[in-house]
Amino acid sequence: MQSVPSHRHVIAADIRTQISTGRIKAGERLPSEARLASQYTVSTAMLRSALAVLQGEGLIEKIHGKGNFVHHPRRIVTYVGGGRRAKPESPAESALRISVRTTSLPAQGQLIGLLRVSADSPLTEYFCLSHEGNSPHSSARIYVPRDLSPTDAPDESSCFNCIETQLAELRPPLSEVRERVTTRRPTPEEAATLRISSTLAVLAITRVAADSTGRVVEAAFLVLPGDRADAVFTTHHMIGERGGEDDG
Amino acid sequence: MQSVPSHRHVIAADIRTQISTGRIKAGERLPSEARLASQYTVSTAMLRSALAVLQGEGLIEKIHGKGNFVHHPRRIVTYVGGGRRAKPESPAESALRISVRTTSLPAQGQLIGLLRVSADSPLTEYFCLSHEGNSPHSSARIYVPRDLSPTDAPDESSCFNCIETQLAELRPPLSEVRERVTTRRPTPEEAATLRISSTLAVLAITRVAADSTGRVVEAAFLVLPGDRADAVFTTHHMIGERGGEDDG
DNA sequence: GAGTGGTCTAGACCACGAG
DNA sequence: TCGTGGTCTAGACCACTCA
Repeated sequence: MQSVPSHRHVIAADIRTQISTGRIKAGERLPSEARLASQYTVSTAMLRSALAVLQGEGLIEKIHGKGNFVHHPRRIVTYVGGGRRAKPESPAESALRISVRTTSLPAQGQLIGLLRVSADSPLTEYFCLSHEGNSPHSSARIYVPRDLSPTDAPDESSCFNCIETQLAELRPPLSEVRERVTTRRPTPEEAATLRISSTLAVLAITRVAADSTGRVVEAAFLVLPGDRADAVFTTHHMIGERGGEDDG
Repeated sequence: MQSVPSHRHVIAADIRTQISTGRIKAGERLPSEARLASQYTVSTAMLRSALAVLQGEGLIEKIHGKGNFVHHPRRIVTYVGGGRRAKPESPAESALRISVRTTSLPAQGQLIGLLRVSADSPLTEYFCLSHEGNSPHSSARIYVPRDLSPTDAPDESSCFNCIETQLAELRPPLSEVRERVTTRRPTPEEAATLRISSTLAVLAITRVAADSTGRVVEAAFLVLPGDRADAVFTTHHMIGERGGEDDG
């Protein structure tokens, strides 16, 4: 158990404090690594490993050739499970800009099992990418059997956790939404798409929704960066729903 | 991105292949770092950073003074949300040995808000640690108002996701179970307790359960290592429940 | 004490970004 | 071209495990 508190964690803690106390502000560039290394009288390698700790926490962003930057205070966006819409009251939610790319493809691999369709049956893929300001926030790949997919482009404002909402308007209500949550490192593509460090873990949610006939109407793969997203699942509706949540 | 495929990832991929193809078997020790470094003709520092990649994936376990060991094929244990019991049919579940430590403490910090009790009101903490064979698997800290906590020791076999199950026997059924899922790095204590790398992300679940009167009867903090656990949340019971899940 | 991993140094050289 | 971060080396020294 870490009987040696290792220099890098001391340095990381110091920089972390400087960030949280506002001595280094959001968006600002840190001194160069060489400079910081001499300040702390360590080698650049050690200083870099200290920064790697902060990077894994999503506190800083490293940009090759430019410098290390303090991330803007990550607004925690909460994904609401169970096929329910996040309340629009959430200001963070409304600040998300979502782009959708629609493609067609035949069912392959795990999609066959998840959607319970036969191989090569036609599917529609919606690749949703949400942005918070300039920077990408999270991504989702949603697969729907072709005959169920709306002919017109999906409503962008309600793409993220709500393809099933759209479908609900057309079909009988969903009887089951099953969501499997895992955590892992992002793939190189995901890290590039979401512009996150490959050392920052993501929440990966696999969602399968079925209607009352048991037919699977949607399979979705969501990727949420661990530093700026969480997920909430609630069973049994509450009688008097509350607003503020104080889980600090 | 990643125009330079960096040597360490090549080495990591090579060792990963050797593990997955069985050339190095589970539980076995890898050659020493110095030996591997000379095999790949890299410095020990680079070789160590390659191993760090595998460590972050939960593939290997580093033991100071002994060596690097291939993890036993991690049995994925699924946490079932919504206050529902995991089906006992699951072989992995039955292989879990759970120890419980009970302590009393006054309500403090976020517990006050989560449990909706006044400060310093008496609580009972159940610290549950599940083991799979010799090694710890996951941990849970469960807090229950003193007047609701069973006087006798909790049923060890049903500790993990089911303090509420015990309570359900005594009280009206739960009206709401709310679970917030996040991912983060383990704290040093958690890393030590669960014997995982501090670079391996964990799933952290905060669970709050209320009974039909709206009273919060339980707050729980679960920590599941990301390489050997996932969580499933299902809404609306299915008519014909299925057993096998093929999501590979 | 021999062998292991853990920390750390003081560099070299390469790749990227901006002027 | 210059300053930045990214990769990597060839060591030294320390801490842990086990015989």
